[in-house]
Amino acid sequence: MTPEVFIQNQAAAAIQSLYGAAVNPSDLQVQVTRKEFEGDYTLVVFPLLKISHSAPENTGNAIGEYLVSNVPEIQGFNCVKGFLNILFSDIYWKEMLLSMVEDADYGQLPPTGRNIMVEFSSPNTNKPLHLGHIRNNLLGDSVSRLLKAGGNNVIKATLVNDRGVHICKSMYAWQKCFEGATPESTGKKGDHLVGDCYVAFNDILNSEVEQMVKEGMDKELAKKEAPCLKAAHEMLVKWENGDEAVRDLWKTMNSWVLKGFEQTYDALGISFDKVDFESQTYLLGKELVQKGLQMGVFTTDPDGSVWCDLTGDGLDRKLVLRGDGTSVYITQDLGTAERRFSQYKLDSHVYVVGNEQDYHFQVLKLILKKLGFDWADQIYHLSYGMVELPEGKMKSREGTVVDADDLIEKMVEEARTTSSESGKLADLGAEEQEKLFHMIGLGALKYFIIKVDPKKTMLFNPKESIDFNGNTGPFIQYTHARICSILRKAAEQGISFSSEDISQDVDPSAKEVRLIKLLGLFPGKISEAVAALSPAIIANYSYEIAKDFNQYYHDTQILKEEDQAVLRFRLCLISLVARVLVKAMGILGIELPERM
RNA sequence: GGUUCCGUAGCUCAGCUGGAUAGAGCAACAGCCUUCUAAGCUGUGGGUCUUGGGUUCGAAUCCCAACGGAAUCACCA
Repeated sequence: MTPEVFIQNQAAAAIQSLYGAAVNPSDLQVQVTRKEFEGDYTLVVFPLLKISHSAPENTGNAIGEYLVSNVPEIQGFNCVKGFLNILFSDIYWKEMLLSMVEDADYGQLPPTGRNIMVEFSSPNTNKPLHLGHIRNNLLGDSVSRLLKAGGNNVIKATLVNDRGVHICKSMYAWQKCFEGATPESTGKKGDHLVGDCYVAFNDILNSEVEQMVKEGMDKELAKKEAPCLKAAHEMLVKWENGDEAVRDLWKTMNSWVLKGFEQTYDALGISFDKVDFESQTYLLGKELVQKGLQMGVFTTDPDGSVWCDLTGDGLDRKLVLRGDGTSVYITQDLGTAERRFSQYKLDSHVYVVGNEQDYHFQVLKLILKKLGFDWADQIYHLSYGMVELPEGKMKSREGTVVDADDLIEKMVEEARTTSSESGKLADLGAEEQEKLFHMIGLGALKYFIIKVDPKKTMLFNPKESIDFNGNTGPFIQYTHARICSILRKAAEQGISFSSEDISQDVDPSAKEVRLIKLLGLFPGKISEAVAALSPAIIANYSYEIAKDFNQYYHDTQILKEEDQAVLRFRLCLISLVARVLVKAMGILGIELPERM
């Protein structure tokens, strides 16, 4: 039972006894007492004035006195205006700490039995990953870990968009300008090579358009009529008809890109349980169209195209099948959703997709609902904002796109420099050092991205590299390394400790009580974060703990304590801090080093 | 124009199921390495929580409106 609930119950009993009124314990407002007041938790008494018919202070004092004399765990109280600050006894805090220390899985919520699929990343195979994808990948990965910590069975899925005009454009440009070039021959990562092709295609397009305009054609028309565009479309048709040469090139180039992506995912520490390829799923959903027609949910236009009328729901008409019988984006999304829910017996499905598709998901859910699928309500679009640069959006045309691989390398390099300056790792082997630099560089990057509320547009300034000081990943990593160092030193001195040391005759100091209180909030933070699908909550909470610990560390000479019982109590406490940090950062996919 | 989202310190962000004097970090300034790690700690300055109404004991938080910014409203994905 959390302290809040404990107080709610006891206070409800007090009110019953004092005023003869029955109140629902969960209606009582209990919060952590603000730092500047004395007390652990605070009961807000304003709402109770109707019951007590007396002044706020009188009501608070009456309840406080009742609690102190009837509840052994409650040691004292004070009432400021309408705020009843309640003080728990040291025994209560020690028992709470003990229960946390003895729970080997502390921070893991009990199983819910729910199957949840999280789809994220879902890249196009015509260019390398950039900063926007990083936000998607990190959010998706940490939401998956978060849901797992929340007790759910999680399936991480991605749908690789390996088919369409975009890849044909890269293929066309490769034939025109890069014929014969391979990742091996150029020494380039496959996704970057194909990305170069895509850029080259746009160059070809621009010069063709320029030429056509010069010859007197309207610019807009030229943009549609350019020969290279037609060639790319021709390739797409050939692809759909199974033309062998086109299919072979397509396979080859996709394999280059996928291999490149694999490296980036590895660097980010991301993996998937299920990888779908659009080339294999793009025909799904057509039976659903038939079903919808039978149900009268869809209607056919004279040209044969099929539509879903959503005007009654305040939206527009939505096309679900073209006049020529081919499907559109939403058709296959309907189909894949249906297949996934039945195949994996999903209770819920989270899609991590940018907020530019808010409308799409609104429509998707609505159509599924109309088709009679109750699970449509269990689809969550985790919509995230764009990552912008100081001068605005990233534009490939202006070369302002922040490449994922470059950024990762830059972060690792930054960690290398900072670390070398401090010289603390000089005794480690080169390989071990590199591992640490990677851990720290990525810790900084991941924390930087994840600590921001997903739905907000966030800003990244490439000129000021991501910080390693303050509210950052490395700060938390550093805190952990410090704790490990203390525990190492203690072990060297032959000091051992166990959970029994908590029940010793040691009273925690005020700072220790604050730490215990903070650690005790962890499970609640996880539930909150699961409900909001926001790992940012865990990130900011972790920072609070790390900061609190650093302050505690600063004015407590932990190992200098003479009294062995006190010393071991402290070690118990800080090892729990380390465990909670590891678990919390594990939810974000950030590793914590033992030294740095 | 319709719909959705955002607006908090010079900058980047927390806080938002209503509660006490709105918090961190960065940047600026002043201190602290004879100590278990200074990637740290302590202090100073910095705010009309975009604006205006409403709800009530009480609003950054909830409701309405205005202003500013973003996204979207394709036989693209």
